[in-house]
Amino acid sequence: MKYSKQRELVLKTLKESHKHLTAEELYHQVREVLPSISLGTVYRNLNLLVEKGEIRTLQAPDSPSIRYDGRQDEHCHLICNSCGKIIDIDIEIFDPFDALVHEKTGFTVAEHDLVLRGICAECLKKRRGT
Amino acid sequence: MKYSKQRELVLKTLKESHKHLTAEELYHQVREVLPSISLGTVYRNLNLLVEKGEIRTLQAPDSPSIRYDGRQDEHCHLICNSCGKIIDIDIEIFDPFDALVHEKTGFTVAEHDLVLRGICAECLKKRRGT
DNA sequence: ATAGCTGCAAAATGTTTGCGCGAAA
DNA sequence: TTTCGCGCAAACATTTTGCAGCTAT
Repeated sequence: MKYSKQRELVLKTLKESHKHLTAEELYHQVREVLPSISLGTVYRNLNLLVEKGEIRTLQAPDSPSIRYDGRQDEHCHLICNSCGKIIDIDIEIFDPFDALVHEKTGFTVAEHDLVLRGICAECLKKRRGT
Repeated sequence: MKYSKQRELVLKTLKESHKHLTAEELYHQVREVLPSISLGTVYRNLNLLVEKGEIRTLQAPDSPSIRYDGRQDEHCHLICNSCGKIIDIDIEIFDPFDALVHEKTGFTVAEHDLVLRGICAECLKKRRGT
């Protein structure tokens, strides 16, 4: 793959944001640095980066667009039903889980995609205060 | 909500299929029974049924369309990376999980959306035979 | 009678792609 | 100089919506 400043910028911006941006959101961010970049280029590079395993995708329920995650390593997402915030969290206890699934179904698990929905600490506090 | 035979048919067809159909796929199935039904009506009713909690949605990775699941109760999905099959599975051990998440982050979990990817028993067998 | 649902077609949304030019190797 | 990525715009795929007529209550 050939170097391009557009791809470098897309990757850098996503990683440094520590958020779960849509292609459109990322497009607006990178345009502040490189105003000539096109939305098509953002999409093309995001797809390339996903294919190369440099970033991940996340399909948040109730969001029509795919969201992109700058973290390479497997992790879970907490989505607050109240404020919509998406929180990253590491889960290390999947092994007994996979063993159980294999025992029950013969299925060999390779990847986990876990999204938990509920109420984040801040929103719960606010709600209690009401 | 008013009764409609279109909605009843959409719900019945999805539940009896025991599959995870897209709106388009479901549209083709219901048209065999009610040829005059429109795709818009299928979408409208699926959205209504999701809102009422009668069915669920499932965003399978690598599928651009939303898939619909006739099961009302919370369950997990296994997706085979080899044949693409989607398998339903019940998981009863989420409680210690939720407790761990709460302890770590203060987040109160209400719903779980777990998709596991890997190789199903049949594909593994075939692969071993090769 | 009337509120709500339908079919139809158009619009809206999100993403991909073909093309000719310019930048990287 | 050749190859690949770019910007642009058009195409595409999926889902939603406005409207006028019909159906269940």
